[in-house]
Order: sequence, then C-alpha cells, then structure tokens
Amino acid sequence: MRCSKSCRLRWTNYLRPGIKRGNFTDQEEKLIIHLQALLGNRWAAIASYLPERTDNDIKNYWNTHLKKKLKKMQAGEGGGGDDGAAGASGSDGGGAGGKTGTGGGKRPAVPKGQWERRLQTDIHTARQALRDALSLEPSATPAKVAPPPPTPPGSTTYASSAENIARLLEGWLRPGGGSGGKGPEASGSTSTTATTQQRPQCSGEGAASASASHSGAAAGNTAAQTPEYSTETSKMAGSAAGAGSAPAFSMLESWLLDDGMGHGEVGLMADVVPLGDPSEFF
DNA sequence: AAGAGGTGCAACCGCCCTAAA
DNA sequence: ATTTAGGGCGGTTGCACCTCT
Repeated sequence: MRCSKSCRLRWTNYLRPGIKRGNFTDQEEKLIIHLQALLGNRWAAIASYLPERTDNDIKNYWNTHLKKKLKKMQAGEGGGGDDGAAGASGSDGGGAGGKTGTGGGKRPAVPKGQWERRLQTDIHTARQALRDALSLEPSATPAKVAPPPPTPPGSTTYASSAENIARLLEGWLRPGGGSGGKGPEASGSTSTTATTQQRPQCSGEGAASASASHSGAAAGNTAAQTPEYSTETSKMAGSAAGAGSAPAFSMLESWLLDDGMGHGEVGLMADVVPLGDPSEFF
C-alpha cells in the first residue's frame, strides 16, 4: 500500500543511517536560525549544513519550536513592526524565489539550474549586502550603525535577508564584542567540511546513494560540480579560523567582492561565516 | 480518572525539474 | 517534440502522546 515515493521518503527522513534523532543542541539551533534568516525556508539547503538532520526534521523543529521562540524573543524586546520570526521569515513567506506563495500554492517560477542559480542569487545578495554594509560605514566606526536602507518595493524578495546579512556583518565588525566576535570557530565551522567529507561514505553502497544525495543535496551538488572548492575553501577556512575574526572578515570581504571568483563560493560561507548569538540578529 | 487542549513528528500532498523512453 | 517516471522540495495534515484542568 505504499508507493515508491512514500518509501523513499520514509528512507530519507527516517530509516537512513546516520540520522541523528532527539533534541537539537544549542549550536544546531543557532545555526538553523541563522541559516533560516539567510536562506529563508529552504530546508534542504539548511539541512545540508547539518548532515545528521533531515530537512523534514529541521522544518518541523522550526515550525514547532523556533518560530515560537523567536516570537517570544521579539515580544520580550517589545518589538514593534515585524512580527517576531517575520523578520527572519520575510523570506519565509514568499521570499527567495521559494515556492511558498501561500495562497496560490503555485511556486513562483524558479529558473533552471535550481541550486546553482539559487546559490548564485544568494551570493549576489550577500555581495550586495556587504557592499551596503561597507558603504554605510566607510569610516570604520562600527559602533555606529546606520539604519537599514529603505527597500525599494520591487526588490523585496530578499530584502530581509540582505538586511540580516548586513547586520550580521556589522556585528562581525564590532571589535571583540557582539555576536560576531566569537570568530569562525564559534559554531558552524564543522558543517560543510564535514558534509563534503562524510558524503562519500554513503555513496558507495547501493541504496545508500539515495540517502547520500538527499541530505546533502546542496553541498553535494556544489562539491561535485566544483571539486576544487572543498580543498581551497577548507584551506581558507582553516587560515581564517586560525587568524581570528578580523582576517576572516577581510577574507570574506575579498571573497564576496571579488567578482572574478566564480566557483566554490558556497562552501566558503559555510566554513567561514561565524554564527553568533541569533538574538542580535533579529 | 477523564476530557480538553496542546505538542511533536512522520507522512502526505502538490508542484516542479530532469532524464529517459 | 512529447510523454512518462523518478526524484527534490516546501507546506500541510493526521495522529499518538503529553500536559493541564
């Protein structure tokens, strides 16, 4: 009474070896919150940073725990305007070319190439956000944070994400303090390298290849298509981690602003971006 | 102890994309 | 060029379990 699709789902979400069950750690939670803010409800993409969790798991966790948590946090701050997670989920609703489109249920047309294109969009957005962030404070006085630029109506798709990225970078620039002060080792540094390294372990054995392709859809794609990135970026990430946050930032800066770089951009973010306290983020 | 309400999570649904026929 | 099957994805639902009254 089960169709193949149902069986596959059962496998990928439940039976597949290597799935971690049970409570999410603080670190995982923060990572999810950050990634959700950056990527919107792209659970598969988010899941690729948490190799032991399925997208379904993360999605459920977000819907049942984190949404409320963030709402509470927002309410606690007397937050006006955006409703709690909405800040994060400005991309949540229809953002990011996601298919949510609540009412119609029709996914807005996602250009071909799916992941690569989406990621490309993310990267452009990140670059733009960085430019914004840098242009807001050319005098290197990070304490002063200019209000986010007004968002033109036409460009709302990623507006909140871009803002968040800008804020993240601003926080990062804050010397020694704030969310970003922790440096790259803060939390997510293991994820992508772990992802890319763990993946092959499953791919060799029959049905397991299906699972391998699941949780690591994004990372798998990028890693497969740009084989040079994993070594290159891990090298960079390693040096970044060793050098502390400022060098890491300058590296990120050059990485984001270097239009010449066409490959391997995705993994670096995962490895280098420090994920600090999410409460500062919203 | 029993019922109501809330919560968590596996499963389902619908849409889309891609590759093979 | 078209059809079909397989697979990926995000949103939503159903139900078992838990907590509260």
